[in-house]
Amino acid sequence: MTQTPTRRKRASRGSGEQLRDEIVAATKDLLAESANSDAVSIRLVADAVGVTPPSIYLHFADKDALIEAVVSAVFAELDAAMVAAGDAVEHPFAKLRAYGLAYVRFAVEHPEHYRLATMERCAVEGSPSEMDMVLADAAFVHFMATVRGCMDVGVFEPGDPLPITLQLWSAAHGIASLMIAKPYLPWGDIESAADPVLCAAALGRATADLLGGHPTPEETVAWLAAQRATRG
Amino acid sequence: MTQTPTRRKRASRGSGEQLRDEIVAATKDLLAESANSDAVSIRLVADAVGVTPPSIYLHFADKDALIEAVVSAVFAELDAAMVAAGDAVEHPFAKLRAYGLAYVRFAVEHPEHYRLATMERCAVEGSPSEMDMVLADAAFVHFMATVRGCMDVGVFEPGDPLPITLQLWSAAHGIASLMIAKPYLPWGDIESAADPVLCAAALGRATADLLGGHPTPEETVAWLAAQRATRG
DNA sequence: GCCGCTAAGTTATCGCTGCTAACTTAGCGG
DNA sequence: CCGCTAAGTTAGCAGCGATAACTTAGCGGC
Repeated sequence: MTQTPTRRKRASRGSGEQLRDEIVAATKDLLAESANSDAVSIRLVADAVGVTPPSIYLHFADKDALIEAVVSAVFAELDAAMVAAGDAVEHPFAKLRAYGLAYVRFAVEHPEHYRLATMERCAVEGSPSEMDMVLADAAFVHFMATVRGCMDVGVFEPGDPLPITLQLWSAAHGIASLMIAKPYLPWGDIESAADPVLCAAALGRATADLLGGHPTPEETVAWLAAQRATRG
Repeated sequence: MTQTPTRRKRASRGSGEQLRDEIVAATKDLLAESANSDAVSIRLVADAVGVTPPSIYLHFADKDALIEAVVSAVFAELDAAMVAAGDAVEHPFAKLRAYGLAYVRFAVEHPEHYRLATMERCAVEGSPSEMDMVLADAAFVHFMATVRGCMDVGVFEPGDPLPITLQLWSAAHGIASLMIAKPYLPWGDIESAADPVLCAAALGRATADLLGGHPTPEETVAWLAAQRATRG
């Protein structure tokens, strides 16, 4: 046994790119079972692919680049899951909810991938291209388009959809990441935990718009009391 | 130079605990400057304290235990910051907002500590004592008591404050962790980013209660249209 | 037919990490 | 002043990311 029994055959001349894809796929699989990216070593990935560790560096500058490639793949999957859940829904407000639920469900079902994609500090901090990358991401674009649709049908006050998109994303990310980081808390199933948060975030934004956009706590309390009075 | 020039003197017989506190403090300081806990090595901590690496293990079982001690200290600071911001506020709904803003401000001002405390998978997964630890945490208890106060004054529907506390915590954690993880996005300052999210979450919960607790998207849209009609 | 060139991958190694075994030293109680 | 133990030390292991230097496979040109 002078070498790993599952040693892979050398790729034929033109197809070095093939190994690259295998490396990304193997890394993604290993990350799915492991807590953090530091627990997945280059040597482990190399073994899984059937290659020696330095070969990884023929396709990725360093470990961060490899992780980043996996994150890109994960974001693409996330967008696909959201679109699959939302494209059958007509009304933009209901579609917003479907997107949000799909987002949280993807996060909870791929906790390590989601953590990697959203909770790790990005390598290059403050880089403007990073900002463009997030805002141009397919999932984000789809979400913001739906927010604009909600404005068009009068659910939200017309205007720039970006701030509201960020706010609703915060709500979805908040419940998703807490469910992942503290799974032992009494969340219940995904829907019963995430749906109230998502609905409250959207309804709260719409109601705040009704009250002038940014009501003070005093105004809010007074309005709630008035509503209860007219209903009770 | 046979040894580190800043070698610390051996602690006197009874006071081995003193080094423990110094280690925690030094680790916290090092973590404040560094991206993740893996970048802070035992050797680095030992150097900062003026001691050799194995001495750390006389006071902590392993690195995870050391990090956990830091996390406990961070949670205590977070609670202190929240209480300091909220104890002057009378009305529970306004106090809720003050707590939330203090929470987000603490997170953004201590990003690495906050990330460590909330975004890392806990070592022992599924342990029931973990759940008790979070729910018994001082900050959580203060927050939930204020939610109960909001029920008492009629802002929220009376009932178990735990689900609503978790929902509002999700909102606060969502905006805090996104501002930390994606600082290059156009958030603006802490207040202008966090306040709308926090207010919308609370107002959305209260409004959903008005509509029966869990309105469907259709009911919500219809109610919003009716509200706009009576106001417009 | 074979020779050079390069893509594809190897072996060996460096400095670093968490962690441990085995040893040393300081200081209090009897 | 002697034993005992708390409070450290030195030396070293296995594994990590990463790199330098080497080998091998296969295609194009002559």
